[in-house]
Amino acid sequence: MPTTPGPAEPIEPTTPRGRRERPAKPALTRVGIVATAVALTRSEGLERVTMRRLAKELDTGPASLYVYVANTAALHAAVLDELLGEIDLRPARTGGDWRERLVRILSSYTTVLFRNPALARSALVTRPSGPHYLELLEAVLALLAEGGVPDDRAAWGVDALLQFGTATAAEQSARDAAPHAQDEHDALTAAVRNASPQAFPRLTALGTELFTGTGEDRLTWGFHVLINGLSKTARPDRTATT
Amino acid sequence: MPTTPGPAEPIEPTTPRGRRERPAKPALTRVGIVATAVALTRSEGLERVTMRRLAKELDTGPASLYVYVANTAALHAAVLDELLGEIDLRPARTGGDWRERLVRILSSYTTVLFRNPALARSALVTRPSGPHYLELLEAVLALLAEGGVPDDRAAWGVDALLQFGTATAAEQSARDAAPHAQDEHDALTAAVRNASPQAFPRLTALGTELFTGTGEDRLTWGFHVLINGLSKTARPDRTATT
DNA sequence: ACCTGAACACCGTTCAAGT
DNA sequence: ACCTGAACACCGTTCAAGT
Repeated sequence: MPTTPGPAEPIEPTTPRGRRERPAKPALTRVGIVATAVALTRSEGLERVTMRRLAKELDTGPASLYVYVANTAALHAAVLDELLGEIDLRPARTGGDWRERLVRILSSYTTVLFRNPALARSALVTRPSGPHYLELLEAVLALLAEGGVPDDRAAWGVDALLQFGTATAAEQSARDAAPHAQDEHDALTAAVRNASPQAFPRLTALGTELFTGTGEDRLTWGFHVLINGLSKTARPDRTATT
Repeated sequence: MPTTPGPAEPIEPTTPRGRRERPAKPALTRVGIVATAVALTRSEGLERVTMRRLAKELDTGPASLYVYVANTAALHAAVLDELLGEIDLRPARTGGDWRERLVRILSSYTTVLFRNPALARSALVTRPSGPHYLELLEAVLALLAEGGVPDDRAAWGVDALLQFGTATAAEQSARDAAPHAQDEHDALTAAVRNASPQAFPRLTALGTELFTGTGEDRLTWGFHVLINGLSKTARPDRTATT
């Protein structure tokens, strides 16, 4: 028993030099704050990454964080870009069908968002602009160019593709997070089942067909729909074309 | 002066029959609660439609609302379906190009969400299942059928189309609501402008082209991309086809 | 049986006052 | 100059206790 800790600091071991070993309270920096926020996101989800909770984690008051982070949205955006580093961008540089490789990258993006329920919702509202997001944009644009998609369509298309992934993740992940989400789904299926065939002929004809398929199949199919549509759909005249 | 109100009820006029005239505190019902929530949404936006704020509006405590509404998400879903009644579904029944008519309906849907910033975000997380949503589904499905889109693709496609509208509204509306949203956009444009052409050749080549176009043009174009893609993209084999 | 006051456990953000 | 305690103005949800 090297030290006899007093009641005030029960689990605070010291090095031989007497300095604190456990990084319980390092100097506050933006980098450190974001790193702690990322760790907290991984362990408890972005919902728990509030200014107050994060301040507690950093052993300070919430006001102190505002010296380094403008607000909660900015904090979440920083966490998002950090996690975007997990995307597998290798398909951008391998050989093979460009569509398949593009879908693989987009799926990787969506998977990252899937792992963090609230992250996708945050991504939809606050567009990221960090280095990892730029790399993602570049990779998608490179594959669209490889596929011969005209520049002006690619410029708008990259947004549509990423938005589809983000929205799907936001939607699906809500289903996991919220306890009533299953009920809501059942509410819609029930509503469709009980709908009158006279008033809703198409809806009742399709019935459960509307709800078939795994999230992954629907996601992949949606990406292909967008990619194929992109190749077929010119941008409106109104906007000047390069 | 028919009555001399005591200090407890200063502005409570009475009818000749002595009943309260101002509907300040009608009996609580689910319908009444939702109607008040809709009014509050129109006047102050969905952000302000909290259980506590709504209770105040209804002159009661928040706990009382839980007798009629399961939780805040359910309340917002009820408000959403009510507002979905504003969608102009007439193009479903007129003549003309089915694609244009479909886009018109989808745009009308998106416009409703645009008017209520937080509503779109709520729609993304909590799928509505009320009568107005069913009517929207039916209208979209009818037009897809008219266009010869196979049933199995229409079943998945209706979701993709509505999701695109919802996500676009959620994104755009956030730009209006949040004070820092413009900064974020600038942050991304600045990041693109400052990106190295060696590391980001495609991104820097496109540059500002990425951010051109009005929200409306991009929305309409996106709908057309999806519709065209729908006609070209078969569903995966794995899933049984009707 | 029906309703709700009061409490529990949180939030984001600001700013005056400290070091 | 830099940091932060304390306050302001809110949240959702529950449940014991009232009528």
